[in-house]
Formats: sequence, C-alpha cells, structure tokens
Amino acid sequence: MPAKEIAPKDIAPKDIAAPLLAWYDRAHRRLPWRAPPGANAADPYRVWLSEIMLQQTTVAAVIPYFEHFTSRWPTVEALAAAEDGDVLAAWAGLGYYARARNLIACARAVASEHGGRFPETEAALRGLPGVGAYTSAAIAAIAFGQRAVVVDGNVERVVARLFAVETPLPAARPQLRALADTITPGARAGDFAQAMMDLGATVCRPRSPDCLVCPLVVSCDSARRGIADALPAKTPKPPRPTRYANVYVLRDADEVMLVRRPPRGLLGGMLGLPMSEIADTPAPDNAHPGAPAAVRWTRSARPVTHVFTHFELHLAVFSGDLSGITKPSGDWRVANKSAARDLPTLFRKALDFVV
DNA sequence: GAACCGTGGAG
DNA sequence: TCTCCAAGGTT
Repeated sequence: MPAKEIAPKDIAPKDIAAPLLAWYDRAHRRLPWRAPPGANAADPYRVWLSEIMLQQTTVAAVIPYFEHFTSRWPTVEALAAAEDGDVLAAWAGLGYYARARNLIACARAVASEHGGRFPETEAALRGLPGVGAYTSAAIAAIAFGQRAVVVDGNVERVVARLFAVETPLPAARPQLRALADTITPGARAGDFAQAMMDLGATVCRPRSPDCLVCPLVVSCDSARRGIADALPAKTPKPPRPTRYANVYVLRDADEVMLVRRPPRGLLGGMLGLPMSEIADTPAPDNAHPGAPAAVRWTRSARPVTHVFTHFELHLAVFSGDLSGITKPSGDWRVANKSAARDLPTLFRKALDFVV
C-alpha cells in the first residue's frame, strides 16, 4: 500500500485557504478597483464596473478604461444619468459592446429600483443586466464579504490542476464548480476569490505554470503527477471562417458620415461607418451594397482585415465625396482622431485611411 | 448546449 | 505569422 497517497477528495478547505490567503497578503496585485491596504471595503460601484470590464478582457486593457469611467462617472447614479451615446463612445475599443449596453441598463436599474445602492446578495445581483453567475458571486464576495463560489477562467484552471481533473472544458465545468465549492472558506470571502484569480493570473498561468513558487504546490495533485502544464484540457475550437463586407468613407468637405448601428448584434448600438451586410463572398467589383449615396466610389488600395472571435472580416474600404449633393441623413462628424476614438476598432482601422 | 459577441498581447 | 486566450453573459 503506497505510503502517503493524497487523494483529491482529502484536500480540506483549510489546506487551501490558509496558505493561499497568506500568499495573497504579501503577493497580491495592486489594482485600481481594489481598496488600498488598510482602507475600508471596496466600493460596490467600482467592483461592479471592474468586473463587467474584465469579462473576457485583460487587466492591462481594462485599466485605462476603468480610470476614465470612474473619473467621468464617479457613482452609479452619475452613470445612470449619462447619455447612452456618451457611455458607448467611452467604451469604444474595449470590445463586447453588449457589456456597455447592459452596463447602462444595470446602472439605471440600480438607480431607479434599488435607490442607488447595489443589492448585496448573490441572487439579487444575478438579476441585474449583464450580471451572470460569475459576476454576481464576485460582487457578493468582494464588495459585500459574503461567501460565494466565484468561478472564472482562472479558478477553473487552478481547480482543474489542484484536483488533476482531466475532463476537458467546457464539459468539466460543473465538476470544477463543485470542487471549487469544497475549498471556498466562509471567512475573507472577497480576498479568497481574488487570491484564486491572482494565483491563476501570475503563478498558475495557462502556459508554463510557476509551480516552484506556488503556495498550494504541496496540495496540488497535478503538480505531484507532473501534468499541471497540460491542464485544463480543452476541446479544440472550430476554424475561423473568412467573411466579407464593404465600408464607405463618405466625405463632405472636412466631415465624414457615421451611422448608429442597430441596437443588437455585432457592434450593436455603436457608431460606425456605413457598411454592407456581412457575406461569405466579396461583393462584385461595381456593386456597392450598403453604400450611403450614389457617388463615385474609389476602392482603397488595401482591404482592412479584422479578426473577431468567430470569424475574420475582410473589409473593402471605399471613399467617396458628396461634392455638393445633398447630405444623406446620418451622424456627420469632422473627420479627425477624436471622431475615430468613439468608434469600434474595426472602423478606426478603416478611418485611418483618411484621417 | 451551442452560437454569438471584440480586442490586443504573449509566446 | 499564428495560435491561444482574458475576472462571461445572453439567446
């Protein structure tokens, strides 16, 4: 009989939480949305805002947006009172624009239905627009100190390695959540959640985990077996198809025509250049589907390529000038860098041809 | 469950 | 150049 085989089920909550929290106390990241050491509890508004921004988005990308938003709209009431277009323009470039639309809806719900204060329970938070299983648990734990099982991509990875779960994602998700539940302590709920995520981001990284400095290595089944780097397994993603569209840079003197996109779907609600429907094949040379006016269109030398999560878009960019013809209705802006800043990256790239 | 929804940085 | 993928949610 082997001498000290530690079965995964024998990992006790205190074997994880105590060393992890001790590590967190000395090694945690200093981030703008975290209360500074010794300060009072984190501001729920800032916790919520950061959690929405951090969905599928790197810390480095979020920081400047978080600073701008909290400077311009310091409270949830201020954000609730903002114009939709101003919030969407401030979000431009961060991606996943449904988050911005839900951000506005959520701020207004908190302002009008909750008296300007975020609800404090996971269940109540879960009912807010854009707040799902992860985010509701994270806010409950981080902003309100409640025990909640906070499972994001970091936690899935850390838990899969701790317990050497070899089932590939996403099928392993229920099991990983159940295992995370077993190691989640009741005390220091917010710190524990953030510690798991910091560990995942800085030590238990997706590639080349730094097991030598990991505070949990003595409990880690995959480290013991030398398979940490291979976990969690993932089912392969299907290849990304290539799709095509035309965009139109219509000029009138120093102005360029922009349009407000439909409220849902790709880049929904955002300001953009007039664009054709997205198709599986390029439009014929002399056809101009989606063109905002009947003028002479000049195709730019090179197409814009833009990669989305689920397809790669090849954009043919056409320039035209109204030269006296009546302006089509749209959002006409002076064509400069500040106008481009309000647009999703895709359109910024196309506008770079002319501004 | 699966498709849809952005972007930029790391390796 | 190319693949992976980051504090997910909605439909």
